[in-house]
Amino acid sequence: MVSGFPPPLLGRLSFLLGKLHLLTLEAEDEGLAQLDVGVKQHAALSVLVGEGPMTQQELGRRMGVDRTTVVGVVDALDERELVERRRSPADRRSNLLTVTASGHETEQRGRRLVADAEERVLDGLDGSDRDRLRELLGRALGGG
Amino acid sequence: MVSGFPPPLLGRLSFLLGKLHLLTLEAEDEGLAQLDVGVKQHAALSVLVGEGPMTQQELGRRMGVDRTTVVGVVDALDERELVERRRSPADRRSNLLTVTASGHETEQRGRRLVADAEERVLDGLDGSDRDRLRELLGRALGGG
DNA sequence: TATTGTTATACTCTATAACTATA
DNA sequence: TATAGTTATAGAGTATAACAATA
Repeated sequence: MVSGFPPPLLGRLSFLLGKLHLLTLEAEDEGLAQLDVGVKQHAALSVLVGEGPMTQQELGRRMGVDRTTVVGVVDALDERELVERRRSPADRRSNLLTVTASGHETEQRGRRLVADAEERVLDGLDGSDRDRLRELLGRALGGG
Repeated sequence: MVSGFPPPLLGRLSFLLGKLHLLTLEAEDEGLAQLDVGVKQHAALSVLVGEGPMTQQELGRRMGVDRTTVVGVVDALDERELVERRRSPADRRSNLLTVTASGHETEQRGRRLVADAEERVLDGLDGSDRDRLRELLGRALGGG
């Protein structure tokens, strides 16, 4: 598939990133569809699995989104019984989000599906170039 | 600048691309602010300068957006007298978009501002790594 | 008073449907 | 009938403001 976009756009970093971002999101969503979770939901699940129980506020901070946005994400995960909202005993204003057994399973399967989807998106690059792209993106973001 | 995002997110391609995309858009918009044009407007201007006069439909096709979206972009450029809508003599349904002298000037200045903004975003990478990142992104889009 | 989760609301971006004037 | 540009509208996504419970 030839991109077909004119040089003035292909030389623009925001355009390259935007297009590839869109393609990647679509591929990941398509892959996760069989688990009935979206990219955002699975990302939240992964953070909770990787970092342990935390409040909605804290989840939002780590994902870089507002706490009002977190409500909808957790609603979706809660409905599917992938996470539970437990009232924190220490501070009863906050919910301690905990991943259920089914949630752990979904997170693990999803991780594989996401990885497969990303490989399809990066079809035009060989293995070492894929690694290099990830490494460069991470370094550009500052964390490495 | 330490990213502060947890590993489960930093390993996700869509997350890396999404965050860097947002940072890049903001930087480009900030740079272009002194010319009073947005990224989308300047991108359209660049396509018109690079490819010559074309209809709004054609501009939309090349930019990968709907013709209804093009209306607003051209409105903004038209108001600032950077492009003109000329009724095509061959087919009077369509507008032949032509860049004004002021439009050419704005495009050229903007190109520099965009380049500077992108360098700031890619501050964490040296020159050859920046080139490599662009090359990999372009190849991922072109081949995949 | 300040904070957590929530809801209502608004804003941005983009697309679909429908209208007009041409073809 | 079909197409280019336009307008009205709707949808996704996210944020700000306000409220109840709790600190």
